[in-house]
Order: sequence, then C-alpha cells, then structure tokens
Amino acid sequence: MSQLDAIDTAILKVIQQHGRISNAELAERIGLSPSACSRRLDILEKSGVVTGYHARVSAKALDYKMIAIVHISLSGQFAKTLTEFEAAVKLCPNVLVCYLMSGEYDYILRVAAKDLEDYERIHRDWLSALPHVVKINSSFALREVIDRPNVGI
Amino acid sequence: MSQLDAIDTAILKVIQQHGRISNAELAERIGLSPSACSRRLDILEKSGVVTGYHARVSAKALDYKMIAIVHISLSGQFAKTLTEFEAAVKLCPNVLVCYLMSGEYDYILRVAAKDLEDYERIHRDWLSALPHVVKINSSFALREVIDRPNVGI
DNA sequence: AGCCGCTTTGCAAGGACATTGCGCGCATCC
DNA sequence: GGATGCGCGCAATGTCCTTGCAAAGCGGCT
Repeated sequence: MSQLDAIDTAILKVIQQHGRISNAELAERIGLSPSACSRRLDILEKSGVVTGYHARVSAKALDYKMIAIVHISLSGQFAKTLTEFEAAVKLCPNVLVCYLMSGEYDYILRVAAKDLEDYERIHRDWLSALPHVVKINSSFALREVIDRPNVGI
Repeated sequence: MSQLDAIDTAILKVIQQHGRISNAELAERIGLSPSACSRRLDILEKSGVVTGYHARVSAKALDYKMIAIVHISLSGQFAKTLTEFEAAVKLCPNVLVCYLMSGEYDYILRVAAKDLEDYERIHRDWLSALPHVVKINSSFALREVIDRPNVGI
C-alpha cells in the first residue's frame, strides 16, 4: 500500500462515521469527482486500509444489556498454552474483544450478555471451560461512557 | 420499535458483517424481494435498531500500533465527580472506549496510540489531566486476539 | 528550460441499483 | 362473511456506480 495523502485521509474520516454513504455524496464532501473518489476508495479497500464495513446494532434492541470486562490469567505463557486458549476463546460468540496483555493478567475480554443469568451461563459454559485458565476476574460495566468505532484522525 | 422477526434478524446479521452490501444482494441472501428488503432496512434504521454504519480502518495503516487498557480510580463517586470526569475524557480522541465499572477501579478505558512515545504524550497531556483521578493503571495489549464489531446473533 | 513518462483527474456512457406506487394475498377482528 | 390492516412482489423511474478515454498535473532527466 502506498502512502495516504490528505484526500485519502479525508475519505477515511468520512466513511468511518458514515459507512453507507453513497459514493456521490462522499465525493461531494471531499471535493472530488465521483469517479476519482470511487477509484480511491477502491484502492483503499483492496490494499487493506479499509478492512470492512459494519452496521452497528443497538445492543438493547438485541436484548444485550450487560457488558462484562473479564481478566484472565493462564497457568503459563508457553506458546502452546496461549494458542490453545485463543483458539477456544474465539469460539465464544459473546466475547467481543480479547487482547493478550502485559501486566497482571494475561488476557482481557469484553463480553456481552443479555442479563446476569445469561452471563452466569456464559461464565459457566464458556469462560470456565477455557483451557489453562487459573484465574477469572469479572467486572461489570455500569454505563457506557464512550464507544467510538475508530480513533479520531 | 416493534419486535424483530426472523427476517429482521437475518438482515441484521448480514449488515453487521457487510455494512456496505447492496440492497439487491442483501435481498437475495435473505430470500426477499429488493423492495421489501429496502423497506425493512429503512424501518430498522429509523427505529434505532441500526444505529449507524462504519468503515473499519486498519489501525496500522493509520500508524496506530498500540492499544492500552487503562484502569482509573477517582477520588469519590459523587455524581458531580463522575460527570466532570466523563466530560473531560470524552474530549480525548485517543480514548476509543470508556466504561463506568463496578469493582476495584471506577473506569476502564481503551486507548489507541501510535507508539510508546505517543502514549506517553497522551498519558501526560490527557489522562493525567483528567479531573478527580487518584490512580491510573496502564496495561498494554501485546496482541489483538478478537475484535468483533458486534455480538454474534 | 523543455521534454517525457507516470499518475490522477474529469467527463461521458451504459449498465446496475434504490426507491416508490400499486395491486394482491393473507391473517385478524368484528 | 366481509372489512381492515399488514407485508409482499412487480414494475417504473430516477439516481448512482463503474469503466474507457483524453487531458492535465507532476517529477525526473537531459
């Protein structure tokens, strides 16, 4: 991928916030002809700068009213241990985010649940069943203050 | 908003993963005529079930190579304290996510930075400057294992 | 300075697409 | 049983996306 110029950055800034904007309106906003804009966007997509488009669905419309932050420690940091854990955690659809971390815990997870009972099920059937786990620490989000799709550029 | 039926759910499932899909292809995937599909999607958007569409931009294409998870404790839980902290944290463009939490820390943040030097700047100019903060604990993500845009439905 | 090649732009055309009105089928309720 | 409302498919029209093509900007080189 070549370097991004000011026009590319402007395109990215718009489509981050308005992913389903028409090419015509996008072109107008950034001051370019629709054809040039379409070609630039095409390059951004094919070169992997734009990795996808996603609709954001109201969590409570789907009855997901709870967010838990889960800190997990494993029994070791061997590559095999990490690989097996990660393969297993990827299968749980309720895990939205998972990072391998520095610091006190090995992994940090963001988990969506419909309610406390649902979370208890997830904890029992999924999280506790993950391999090599020696400690699980769940905290619950009381309120979402910020949830940006991307860093403001 | 009325209840979501199986077709609505199917639509949501597709557009969560393919936010820029054409209405024609969406209709074909879920087995509906384009007109009916367009009308359903319109209802889902106007009723607030679909809250927006966003392009996902490769973080490293923008040179954001670091993700920090920051735990923050405040000096108290008075409403005024929380409100002032939240107003301030919302201004920092590097803070992608912020939750008010139960548990040991009051807030948990996901912060994007270009590199360690950039994070040092964010920490100094933004995080340390947030009002009522008494403790900041930063951990760094070594690797992103999962980052789903939405819960799998 | 002038030339040349590369890149990117704007324009135009044709083909696809989104949207809206309309009539029909189906279920519900009186 | 008839009326009513809801959601569907079909068709048409206006918009939009895309691609070919020529010209303009830009940098390097002589």
